[in-house]
Amino acid sequence: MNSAGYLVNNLARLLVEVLRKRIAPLGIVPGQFPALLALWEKDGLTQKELLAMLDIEQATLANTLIRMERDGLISRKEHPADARARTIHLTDQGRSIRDSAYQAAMQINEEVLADLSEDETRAFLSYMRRVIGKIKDVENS
Amino acid sequence: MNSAGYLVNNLARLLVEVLRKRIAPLGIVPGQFPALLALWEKDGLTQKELLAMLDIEQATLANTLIRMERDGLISRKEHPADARARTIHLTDQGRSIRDSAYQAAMQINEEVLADLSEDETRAFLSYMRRVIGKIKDVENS
DNA sequence: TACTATTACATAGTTAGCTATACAATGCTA
DNA sequence: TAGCATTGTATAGCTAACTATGTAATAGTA
Repeated sequence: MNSAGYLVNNLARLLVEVLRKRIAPLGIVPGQFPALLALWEKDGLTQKELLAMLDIEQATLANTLIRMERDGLISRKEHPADARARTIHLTDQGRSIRDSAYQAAMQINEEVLADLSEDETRAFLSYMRRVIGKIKDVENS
Repeated sequence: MNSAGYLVNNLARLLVEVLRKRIAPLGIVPGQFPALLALWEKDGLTQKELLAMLDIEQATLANTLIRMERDGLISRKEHPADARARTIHLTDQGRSIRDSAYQAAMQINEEVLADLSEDETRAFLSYMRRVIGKIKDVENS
């Protein structure tokens, strides 16, 4: 029960649930966060372009976008040049929650890392990046 | 995209998928792992007793047990003293994969942590435990 | 002893991830 | 230019997590 895998999984679930509670008032859920971050950066992307900015599978994104549309966060327009594609646009609502959402996420980060010093936090993030990198090249071998 | 939350989530998903591939030949899936670990330790538990050993919700376990039964890993008997409860027993198959499953899990741990020194690994695990502890008491306040 | 509260487990419904596959539009090539 | 391959997105079906709620059995109490 103390393996890295177990701990990472446990930690991830706890963090998602904290995030879920904090952003519920904004009318969004954790799975929408990465897509929103990308769209706040650049609106009007196609699904493919958005996908390239995220670390999830195409089918996962397609379903997330359906829920975001249902929830009034985005709308989609036909692509001017390619009838297969649609461009994705934040609604007023999707745009309006930006600052509060950033706030909530940063707040959580701060709170949960409060017991680690700056150096420890830096090390922690760097270990995660290194392990992620390692897995990705273990997988492609 | 580099927040602790994002990294933890990403890492957890990557690890689960690695585990999924490695244990597929054994006829088990990642969600069954914690329950199996507990049952390999002690067979014949009730759902409630098993639940107490795991960090998931009761409903999640109930569904996992249904799939484990379906997959021939466990069987359930009526509890001798309490008709509401049932005792959970590994089948021969559930018992037989124990060593290979442990092996696979340890192997993955080793591989993905290979780029961290022993000290770094220790620190990494300890940071995760500290953050988990912090979240749990942030939540209860 | 008859209610009522509690307990053990199951079920419903949701999110969010995955793989595999379908489908229509586009692009390339003989 | 007709036909095939590729691409962009959607859908189906699965696991695994969550909360909320149902149900039957047990336990506690007036």
